[in-house]
Amino acid sequence: MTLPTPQPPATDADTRVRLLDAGGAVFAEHGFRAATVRDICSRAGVNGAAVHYHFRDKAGLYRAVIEHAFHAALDRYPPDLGLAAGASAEERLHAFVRSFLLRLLSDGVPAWLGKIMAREMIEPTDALEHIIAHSARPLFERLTAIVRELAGPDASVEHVMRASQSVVGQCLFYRHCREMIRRGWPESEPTVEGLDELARHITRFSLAGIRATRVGGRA
Amino acid sequence: MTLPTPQPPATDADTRVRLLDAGGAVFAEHGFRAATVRDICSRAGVNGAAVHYHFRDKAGLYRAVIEHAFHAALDRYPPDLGLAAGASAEERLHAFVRSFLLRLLSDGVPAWLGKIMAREMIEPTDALEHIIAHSARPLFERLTAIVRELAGPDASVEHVMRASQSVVGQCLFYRHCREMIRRGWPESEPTVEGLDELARHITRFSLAGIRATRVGGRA
DNA sequence: AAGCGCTTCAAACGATCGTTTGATGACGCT
DNA sequence: AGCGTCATCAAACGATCGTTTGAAGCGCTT
Repeated sequence: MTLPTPQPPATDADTRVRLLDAGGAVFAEHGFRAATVRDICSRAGVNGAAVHYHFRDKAGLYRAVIEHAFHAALDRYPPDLGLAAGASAEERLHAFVRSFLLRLLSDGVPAWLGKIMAREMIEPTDALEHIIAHSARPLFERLTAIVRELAGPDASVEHVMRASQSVVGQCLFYRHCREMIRRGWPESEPTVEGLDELARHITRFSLAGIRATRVGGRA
Repeated sequence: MTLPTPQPPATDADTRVRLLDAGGAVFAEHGFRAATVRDICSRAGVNGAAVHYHFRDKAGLYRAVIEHAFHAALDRYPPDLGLAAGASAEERLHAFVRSFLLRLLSDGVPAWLGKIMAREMIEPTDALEHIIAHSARPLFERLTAIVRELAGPDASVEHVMRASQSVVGQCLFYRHCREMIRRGWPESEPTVEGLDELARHITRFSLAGIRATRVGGRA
């Protein structure tokens, strides 16, 4: 599967967390099905039977990895994104977009969740229900509240819904199509330094779109 | 893998096209790796060795399926979407969005391409290079030409690029997140009847966003 | 009818994967 | 010291998959 990993030094770190770390990397890279227990255990430097012992089976490890990555992402980029108390709706939209992009595109542990969620959306497992209830739905409702305030009291729930989905779609594009952008349009792949510029674009683009739906607009 | 398909009647249809049809459905449903040759051949009602005989191996069948679906999609929704000759940029944007959504969300043969491309973007195979060169790049350049006209001569290439990506992202959202929408927000899953309304929303939203970037706007 | 490609077939091979087994220490308690 | 529990280990089991094999069926030309 993966190249012969030089067997990380068998430190005295707990086998459980070693499996969670290695599992997150391998599941994010290959997906649930293509990932092999042997590869994960090899990277973790533990015996193949450890998965059965600690997590019952491969699916149990997968669920635990998602829980692990989920909490790690929330610890790193908490829902209250260091936003001022009385921030305007525009500022809150920008903070939402920026933190969303950070969770989606940054390296490290949270990137596991972004990759795994992208896979879950195309090839769902039982874990998707949990992801929706504990991650996607609260986040999306936070966004719809902002959009509703920007769209004004006359906006229908359908318009608020579609506008919010437009915001999410613009952000997810850079995660879901990352490999295609890298191959076909490498000059426009967002870097860590260019992430703020990208967040500003999406915020500005979306603000205009949201306000256009407020009065009905043409087209 | 899949339920015991009642072995389609062994008509005298060519084994090749039977394999292409069954392969398209199975690859789109399970992905390249998870799809099994036995499943495909069972659905096609042909012998397991037919894949080796007609397409050399599983990867050869996969490439042929993509070619097949690609041509089928272009036949059904050709690049010139029945648009009037002197159509305005706004009308051309609407036609682009609508035909894009049709290719992404409609049932039938073209749906294979949408699902397979969604998988390719997350877990690329060698076929992705071909998809980019023959499908994604020409389509995207058609879009950037429209956006450039709408954004005006003062818009930078970066603005045109990002705005075009915003349009594509809004459309792809409903393909990539279809399973999540179906589970978490079933009331907003676009139907065939609601597709025109969705296309109008994305067009109106994007027109405002494109024009907002024309003068710089605030963030 | 005989011979010859082209295509299809059942059956098996070799490899890989998830999982299980039974033994082996490591450590704490009586 | 003796015992039991927890954790780990190498090795193998059973299942599945992609691929291969060699023969048989079919249509066509001569």
